[in-house]
Amino acid sequence: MTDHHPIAGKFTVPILRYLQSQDKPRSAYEILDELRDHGAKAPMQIYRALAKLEEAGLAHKLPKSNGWIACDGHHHDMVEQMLILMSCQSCGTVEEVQDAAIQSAMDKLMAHKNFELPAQTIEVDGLCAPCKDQE
Amino acid sequence: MTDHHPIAGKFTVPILRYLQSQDKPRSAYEILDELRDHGAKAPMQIYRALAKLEEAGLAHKLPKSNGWIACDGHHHDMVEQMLILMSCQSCGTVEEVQDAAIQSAMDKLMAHKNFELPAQTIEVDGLCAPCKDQE
DNA sequence: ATTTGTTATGTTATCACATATCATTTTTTC
DNA sequence: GAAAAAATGATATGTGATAACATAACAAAT
Repeated sequence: MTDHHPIAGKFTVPILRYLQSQDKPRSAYEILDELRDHGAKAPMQIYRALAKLEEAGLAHKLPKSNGWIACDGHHHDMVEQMLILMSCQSCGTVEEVQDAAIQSAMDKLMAHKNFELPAQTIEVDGLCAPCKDQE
Repeated sequence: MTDHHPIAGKFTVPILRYLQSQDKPRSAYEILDELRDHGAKAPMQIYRALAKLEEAGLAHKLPKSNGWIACDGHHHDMVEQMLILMSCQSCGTVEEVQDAAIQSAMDKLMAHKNFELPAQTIEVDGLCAPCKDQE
């Protein structure tokens, strides 16, 4: 029986589906608990699958807070650029953004410092618009 | 006996001195080992002291990599601004920078998104000038 | 068909980072 | 100097991540 899943690995697709169903980042151990009925038993199985998803650009790890989200799909054409994850400290939602002005300023600074900077994912923590407005 | 140390706490000054003597970030547990002869025995003692140092602007935690550095002292007058920690993946050194153009672009983006962003410390990982040049 | 190489997966154990909790001591305040 | 508050000491535990090794699955070569 042929299998036409877009990405290899026993747990990758279930994990991606789970992350897509969530409105907040989930930790590897939360994912593990969720995937018990798919046969997952150990953290390594989850971390390996997450690494594949990240490499494929289908999921992002929040660099500070150890959570994982499904990629929202708006940035696949700009993978070389810095990705900013705006994380709301109140409701937990994360918005992905890229910004030409920030990118340009960052490029200039790194050139000036002679610092070689590969594509980064950075996380900033604040208050999203709805949470900010209801205060 | 009066004590005129600039910051309270039994371990704060020894930790600060230790961090200042290092050319790379150190973890809380490395600091703990270093401070055994000052009487430190448990992680909490170190974490409490580090929190005080960070609040006083004398040390920074690298948000991704769990390390701590002494503040280089060039930024005390710009505490409201985003602090960028340029971490070298090869030699481990960390440079602190702030940049008006990046700040301005970030402020604009956050205003546009109606996202309230307190002062951030962000870490970027790449290759510092010496390491880049010797390759 | 059997061997060999390679990749993916399973599993245990352990390391590393961080904090909750409570006891004890010190300091402050009245 | 006694009561209240804050800081510190100490134990235990929660949480995140990976090393190390074993096994399975599969393809290529003999």
